[in-house]
Amino acid sequence: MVTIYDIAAKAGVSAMTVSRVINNTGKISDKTRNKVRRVMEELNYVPNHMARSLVLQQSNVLFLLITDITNPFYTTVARGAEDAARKHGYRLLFGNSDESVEKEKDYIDTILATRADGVLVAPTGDLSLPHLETLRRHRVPFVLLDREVPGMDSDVVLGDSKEGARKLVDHLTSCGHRRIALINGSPLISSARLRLEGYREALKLNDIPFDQNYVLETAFEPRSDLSEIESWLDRMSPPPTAIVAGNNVLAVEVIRTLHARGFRVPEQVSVVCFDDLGPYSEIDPFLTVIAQQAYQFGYLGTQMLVDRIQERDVTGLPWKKIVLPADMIVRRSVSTIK
Amino acid sequence: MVTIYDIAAKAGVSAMTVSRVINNTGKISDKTRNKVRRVMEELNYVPNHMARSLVLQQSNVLFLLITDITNPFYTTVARGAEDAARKHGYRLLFGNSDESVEKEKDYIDTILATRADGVLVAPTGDLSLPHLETLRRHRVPFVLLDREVPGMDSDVVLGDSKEGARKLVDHLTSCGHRRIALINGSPLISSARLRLEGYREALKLNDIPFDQNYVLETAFEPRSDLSEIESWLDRMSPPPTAIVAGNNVLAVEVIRTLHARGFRVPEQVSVVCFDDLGPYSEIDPFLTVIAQQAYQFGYLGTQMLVDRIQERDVTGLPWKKIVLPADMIVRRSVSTIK
DNA sequence: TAACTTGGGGTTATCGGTAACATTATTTAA
DNA sequence: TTAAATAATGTTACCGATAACCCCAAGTTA
Repeated sequence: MVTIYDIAAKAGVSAMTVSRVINNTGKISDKTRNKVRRVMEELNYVPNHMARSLVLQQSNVLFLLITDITNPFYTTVARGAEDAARKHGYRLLFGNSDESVEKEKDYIDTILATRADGVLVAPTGDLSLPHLETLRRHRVPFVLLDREVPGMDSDVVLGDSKEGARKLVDHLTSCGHRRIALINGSPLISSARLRLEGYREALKLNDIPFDQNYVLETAFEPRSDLSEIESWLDRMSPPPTAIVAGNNVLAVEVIRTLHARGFRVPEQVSVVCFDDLGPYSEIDPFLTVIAQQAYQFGYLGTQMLVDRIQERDVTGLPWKKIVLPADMIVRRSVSTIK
Repeated sequence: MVTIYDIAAKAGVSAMTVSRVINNTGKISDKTRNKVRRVMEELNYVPNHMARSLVLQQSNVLFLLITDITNPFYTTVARGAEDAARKHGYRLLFGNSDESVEKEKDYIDTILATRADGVLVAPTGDLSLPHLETLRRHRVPFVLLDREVPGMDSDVVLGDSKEGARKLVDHLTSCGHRRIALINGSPLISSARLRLEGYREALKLNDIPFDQNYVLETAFEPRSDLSEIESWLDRMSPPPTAIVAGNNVLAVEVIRTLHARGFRVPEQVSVVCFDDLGPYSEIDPFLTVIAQQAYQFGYLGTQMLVDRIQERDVTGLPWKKIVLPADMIVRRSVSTIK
């Protein structure tokens, strides 16, 4: 690879002069500048970011760690983060923890080792605490996305999960539903907890008793084996007339399971969920959802992160918490009963 | 940040000894090794990959550049690449060119500057040639995904676009369709060209004359303005009874447009396309598609790339080309006519 | 005219690691 | 018993870039 020394030699100047030309610092005569530029072109010089970062002690790289790269919610978050990072002159790299605490740990190590200037993390859940503590200990600024982690104060961008759950349940009751089930993510995930809370509160406000059998707490990510969902569906009696899903993945899997057992949605069972299905929901606008502002999660989160990085020394800045509203999109997956 | 020198000082050894412990090289007494390990734990040492890469002249990083991170085809490619990279001990970083030649150029520069060991590129199209030449000139091994670029020989993983298009058209004709339109990506993209070719060949085999008005060549990526598609639909007379879409994004946009104008799919117009819609297609298995093996694109491509990297010096290895089969999934988006 | 700026550079040290080559005990083989 | 081998560690140079400091000539100023 061509280095500034090669350029310097060929242009008959010192490496420092080449560095000055590249970074537009110091005083350089036009003649020298042009000569150096010409040689750089000629030799196809490409700067070495690693060498640069090593001495500057900063990489101009932000890292976005998401939990499911095949989930349109997170890819849209990524688009937002990417745009914001670009706007502020940072490069953005992605990682995908696949909802696995172990892969998350690997990525945290990688992030530290590559000396990213900051990190956007959608944590896998409460068990991410040690990973976040590691980041904090190494003074790497980070912003949490979508999920909080008890025991760790930080900047965070959340959706209004509780309110969203309430809206979904209210919508269902307003359509006459009383037997409303909930399939949710792990209780180790803050947003899942809030969705359960919102669900319970809304039931209470509608004078519907809470029934633990109507709640399944499982994993947010795609699974190959649907038997857990099947046996849950069998267990509920009388069967629910409507199901609230804690995210889009669960909604899809519930609907698949229902279809496999011959139930029709929404004629026999209504289904609603958090998070839209991406552009493809428009092919046949079917699912009634709480459409979280995924792009804004990424965009605003990155903005907060950049602020935090650039004011690094200003200690004692209070942590910021952005809660994005939960907007419901009513489509066809809910039937009116009675 | 803690460095090996800090460790060395505290453990009372030289930096080199610490380096040996970290890399498990050379001979070290158990006593020293344990002492060093303990100090490393105590100080929360994290190696600096940049410093390491700088001296080793390799980064153990692969880069995957895709053109649309919100397209489930590419995110599934990413999952495959990720798994393969991890298996071979490489870290994988992603970039998203958004089908923009300019962003692609930026990413190529970033990739060179970060000294990735190899690159997987889904090129934006034929105009990517100079970018690929840049990579080649700098001797960065790369593998093309999904699209070839005329003028650049390299390893490549493709889908069988021509055969896929033929299958789609044959399926339509077997359902009685004769007026079959095609909405396709830019002719500057090799896979789009092959899909057009396959479409024309299949028409000919079925004794259907080719009509240029039935073909719209536009962009593969999502758009905000549907007017181009609208005016194309209006232009065709008599209107087609079926439309082949060059990818999933176009299929969705065509269907949206049709819906907006009051056409029903498939009752009035049948639609088929390349690439599945991700897990969400299963919510309501609707679109008949050529489901390309996206995961394999990523997995096999990464494998080829790693081979190429590790046999770097073995010159003259012929370029490899993998063509993955095009399997059709018949669902409900095609009606039988006459 | 001596003293001071200023423009346009060059030198040296450093970032955090590792390869290659010492170095010093301790064994082992002859 | 002594040279040769081996184990365990240290020294030095270098990867590619930049900050901090130094240098010198030409132009200004008092």
